[in-house]
Amino acid sequence: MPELPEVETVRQGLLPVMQGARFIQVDAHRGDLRWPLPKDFAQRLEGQTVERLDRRAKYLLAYLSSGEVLIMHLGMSGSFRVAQARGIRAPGAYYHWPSRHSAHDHVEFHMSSGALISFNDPRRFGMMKLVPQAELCREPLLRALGPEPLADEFSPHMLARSCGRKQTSIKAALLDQKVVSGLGNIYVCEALHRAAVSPKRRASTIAKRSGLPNERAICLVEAIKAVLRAAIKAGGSSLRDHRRTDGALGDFQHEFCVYDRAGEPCPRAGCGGIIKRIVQAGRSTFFCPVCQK
DNA sequence: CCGCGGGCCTGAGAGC
DNA sequence: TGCTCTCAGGCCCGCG
Repeated sequence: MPELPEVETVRQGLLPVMQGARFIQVDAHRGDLRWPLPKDFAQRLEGQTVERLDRRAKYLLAYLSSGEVLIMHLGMSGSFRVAQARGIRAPGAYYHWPSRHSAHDHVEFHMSSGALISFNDPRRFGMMKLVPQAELCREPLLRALGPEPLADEFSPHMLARSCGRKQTSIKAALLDQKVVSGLGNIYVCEALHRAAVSPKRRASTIAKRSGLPNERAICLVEAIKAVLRAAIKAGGSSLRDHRRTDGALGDFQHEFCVYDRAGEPCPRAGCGGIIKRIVQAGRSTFFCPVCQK
């Protein structure tokens, strides 16, 4: 489920209760996530303060006072929920928290901020991992990630360079986290529509023979940034699983132009096309065959 | 190295 | 009502 805007929405929801707060108690009800949690997972967190909560692509990174970093990923169906204690709670009062966690609340953080943070993930494609901060740059999960799409370094020049020799479709290339990180199926479809670029086009055709970006690369970079910014502003897209940390739905699904809209008219003014669904590299692509060239 | 397809899981929805 | 089938927002791995 969660792509960059959903993960960023979650980060913003966790920030006030997690950053600067200490793990008082950690309950790992189920350790068999994408990869098994280490046996001493709770012990390594308890007593540590979260000095910073960052996001890299679709990963959340909690920098701990112990010098370790807690890496978290939501997989396809993961979500975080924050419950806040009412009023000031005495030290130790967390023991009396009405803990009625549901079947898929696999990990719970009791924070010194008074918040109970629950990680819920029915499909268990999500993950949590602890690594020493000094080894973060060598972490295999993060090392190969391409640029952050909202950073200035993600430019038409850079996109053209990474797509220049790719034989695959531009759709598949943009889903490749080494090309640009944080995009998933929804936002790739939406960005391609916004840029009026066909998902079937060969990735290399957004670069000139010289390797420099052409007009399509310029439009694509602009479209990717614009779609992501709008989606973050809307709190992400809720199809089935994504929730903000207060349980509210995101709103961006109402602004989809093509995703999950097969058979509907293209919303581009004067286009008149009908949104089509095709399968590329085993995944659904939604696009307008009339205006996306 | 590259690109594709399978696999990991559960749940929702469609069709019978 | 209930069964079976398909599909889902991600990512790793092995194959050709």
